[in-house]
Amino acid sequence: MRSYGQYCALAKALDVVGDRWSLLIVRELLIRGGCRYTDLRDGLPGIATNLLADRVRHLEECGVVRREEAPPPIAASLFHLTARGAELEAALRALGRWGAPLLSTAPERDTFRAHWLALPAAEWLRDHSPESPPVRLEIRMGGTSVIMLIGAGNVAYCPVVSDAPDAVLSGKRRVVLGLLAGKLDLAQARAAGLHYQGDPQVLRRVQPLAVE
Amino acid sequence: MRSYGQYCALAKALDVVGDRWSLLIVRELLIRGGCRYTDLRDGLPGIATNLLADRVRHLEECGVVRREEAPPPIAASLFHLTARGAELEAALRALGRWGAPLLSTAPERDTFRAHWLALPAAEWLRDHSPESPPVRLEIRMGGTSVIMLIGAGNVAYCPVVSDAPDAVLSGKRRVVLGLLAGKLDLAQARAAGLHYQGDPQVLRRVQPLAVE
DNA sequence: CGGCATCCTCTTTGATACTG
DNA sequence: CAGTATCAAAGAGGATGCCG
Repeated sequence: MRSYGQYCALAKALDVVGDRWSLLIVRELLIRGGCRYTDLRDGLPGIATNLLADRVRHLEECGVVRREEAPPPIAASLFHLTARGAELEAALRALGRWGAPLLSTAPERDTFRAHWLALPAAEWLRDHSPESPPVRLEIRMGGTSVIMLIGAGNVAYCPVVSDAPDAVLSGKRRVVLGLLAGKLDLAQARAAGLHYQGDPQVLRRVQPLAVE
Repeated sequence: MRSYGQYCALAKALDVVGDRWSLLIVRELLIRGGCRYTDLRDGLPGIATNLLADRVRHLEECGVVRREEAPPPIAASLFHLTARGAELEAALRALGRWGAPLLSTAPERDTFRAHWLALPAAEWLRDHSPESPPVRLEIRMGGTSVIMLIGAGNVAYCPVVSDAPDAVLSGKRRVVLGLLAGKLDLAQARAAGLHYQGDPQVLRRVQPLAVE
């Protein structure tokens, strides 16, 4: 993108991350950490592969993204955020909070990846038993899933591991989101088609107070 | 811009304000309040007039901007942020904070409008004498100026009024910014070409502690 | 003058195909 | 796997025209 050429902090930020797709690339790296090129592409449905290459290169030049060349065993290089890139988290969260109400009118055909829930879920959920041993909650929607690690007072994205999580939540977008955001309690969500298997304590441990 | 089509709060926010120029339009309205079309154009050097019309219309449709039709005496309609639009302030500030370090390497030919300083200045400066009567500080750089109103513990943008401010600060971008951001104290800034006229108390009242 | 709409050119995007 | 190459379509930027 051509620079705005304005001596203004916001315009300078947009010169770096204001291109189409750029902030979504940062979202992917912020949530998932190191990503291969194909991981990024899978997390950004709709992006053209040449654009992804262009954007990543630009973000690299601007000091937002760092490329880690393949350690010999693996045949893939990994992309990470730099420290400077990770500082975009506050701006990303603020924009996400602003955009969250728009999800209620989103068309059904929107693509979806469960790991996109990691940032909002970490805001909506609380670990109400910080002293208890950590547990893992899997959330499944629209064919994908994400595992959140709950422990030590935090709720965080958990890269996929092989053994079973302590509880699994699944259902339609609206219902899962309603439950996570505290607009529905478990009974209401179940009535609307939500499935919950596993340790009932897990949900109670993180559930926000039902509002309204 | 075409929608990302992603069921993600960040992507939905970008569907609304992710177009080129959109967030800068929000910046203008956030700082200056009601603006005529030509005020907007003047605050957005480089924008094509058809693009400005397109963007404003889109923001209106999305509930971010409200158009106030001309009250009979005046021959101009005014654009405002809606309440929902004003909620973008947190995201705007976060992006601006992230972009501020980039100003130190900005090319000299960047365009400039002093009112763009209003948001960062309100973050950098503090009213250390909230009980004193309010005073006005004018900041002049690059041919434009902005007046900040200091009082009641706040530092805020002040629409231009006719009578003289209590103090006037002027000089080159770097120096004024260095002083406002607390990287230079008054003596250092003066040595670097800063001019300060008027009540010396005004600057002392708001100046951040010199850092580093 | 304020608030656009039109026309034109140039750049960017999106979709697909192809390569080391 | 990690891109590059190609190309049609959409969007941006600049100039200018129009209308109350």
